[in-house]
Amino acid sequence: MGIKERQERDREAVHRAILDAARELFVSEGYRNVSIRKVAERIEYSPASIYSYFPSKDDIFFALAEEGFRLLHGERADLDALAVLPPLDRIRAIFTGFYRFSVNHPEYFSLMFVDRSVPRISQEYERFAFAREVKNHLVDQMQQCVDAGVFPPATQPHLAFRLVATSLIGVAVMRLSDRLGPGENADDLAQDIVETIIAGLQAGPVLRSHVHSDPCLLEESIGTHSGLSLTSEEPHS
Amino acid sequence: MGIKERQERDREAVHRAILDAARELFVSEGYRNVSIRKVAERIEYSPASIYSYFPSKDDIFFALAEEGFRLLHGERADLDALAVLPPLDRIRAIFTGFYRFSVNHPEYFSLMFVDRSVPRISQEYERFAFAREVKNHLVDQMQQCVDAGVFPPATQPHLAFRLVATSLIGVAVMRLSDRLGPGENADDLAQDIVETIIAGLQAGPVLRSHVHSDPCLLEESIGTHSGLSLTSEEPHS
DNA sequence: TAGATTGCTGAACACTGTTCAGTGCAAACC
DNA sequence: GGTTTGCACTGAACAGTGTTCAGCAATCTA
Repeated sequence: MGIKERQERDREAVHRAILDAARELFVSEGYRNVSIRKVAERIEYSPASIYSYFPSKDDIFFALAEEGFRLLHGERADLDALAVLPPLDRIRAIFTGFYRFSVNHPEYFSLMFVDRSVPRISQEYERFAFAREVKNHLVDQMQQCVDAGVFPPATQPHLAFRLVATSLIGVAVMRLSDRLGPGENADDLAQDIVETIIAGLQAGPVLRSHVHSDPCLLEESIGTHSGLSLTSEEPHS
Repeated sequence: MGIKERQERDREAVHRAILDAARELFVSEGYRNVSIRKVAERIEYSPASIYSYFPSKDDIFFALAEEGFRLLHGERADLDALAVLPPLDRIRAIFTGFYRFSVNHPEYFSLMFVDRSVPRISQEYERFAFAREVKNHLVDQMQQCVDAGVFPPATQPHLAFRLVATSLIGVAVMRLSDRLGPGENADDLAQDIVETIIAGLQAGPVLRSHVHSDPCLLEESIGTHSGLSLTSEEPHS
């Protein structure tokens, strides 16, 4: 019964070839400039054949987003070697790694954290196991800072993580969209934001957010988002 | 000699009609879903006629970006009534206004601060008079906080502005791209980030950035950006 | 070997931004 | 008033996009 297996292997090979081609084109030419036709041409298949492997272009990019989280996860793993550092320096190192990821892999970063061109992202986002893993690891580090007395006991580790991560995403967006002025350096800005928020957390201001450590447990909760209806940005009419 | 004037008025009317149609479609259907053909259809002209008013689709959106800054400027003007507040509360109010702008005008916000689909944005950005005006006003407010002793004397007002603004852009991006978990509320997060950074600035950590108050004066400066070459994202080949 | 299955293709559909030859109308000139 | 000029505007086209589908050819099953 090796035939089915070989067929499956063949399909898997093409599946991978599509992803590899899409990734290479995506990184070198930029997300939106990659067309199904270009991917098909690179793997020497017809454009239509792609659609027997992925239901839509979106799904190719979902698969690539998962690769992105795997990559971020891998680069984060290098930082585990820094376990000897004091908790606060670990935080610094990890978030520096997160920011550097946005520098080294701008297209992955854009896809994972910024892009709105894939409408289903909000539904699918929490399904990325690696995304949760990366996040939980960072939240753990925050908790260790609280335990070590670096941050006040009332500090919510998940919120502390969210504050720094969100701000760094802001820096990355400003850098990637080239909105910073000529006198501004994104790398320094990233570091300054981390330092300022760390100092702010240590000062322990009164904060409004009440976030559970694992929001996945709250999947049933409703009404947490503001009621504003955003345009859903369908790929085309 | 009223003929030339009337002709000019007619052209100006069509010019405005294009912008109005583009803006309405843009706000209701989302930036990328607005096509030249849709704009043309709405103003009951042929698609080609648009090109005698704007060199490209990009330029329509540049004009809209300027409108966005005008809008932000206008909403900020309402806050001038809050001049009686203490400096720190003014900062809070103004940045809350900035964040709310991202909520109330997500498409304008996206265009002005996030979108990468208009490649020339980095060149044209500082040409927006309103952008500079809004920024300078906020930097002034920061300076007043320093003068009032709310922030340490060493605080760089432009950097303080940049820290908060960038972080809020991060929140807005997370919200607009629907990346926040079910237990997270963007409005609270925005407020918490402002409070945390204010607390951090008051603690006065050692920061790396050395930013001049008006980076426009440094337009000749080179090498301030990291050398990484980003894909330029041409609209099409 | 006959039939079913399946992977892939060519062609098409409905879009997109943009260009250009040509048309028709209004202004300018005689 | 008649003619010519200028120009706003159009229809059609080009080259590109994501996606669909009938059909072909090769392979597997019986």
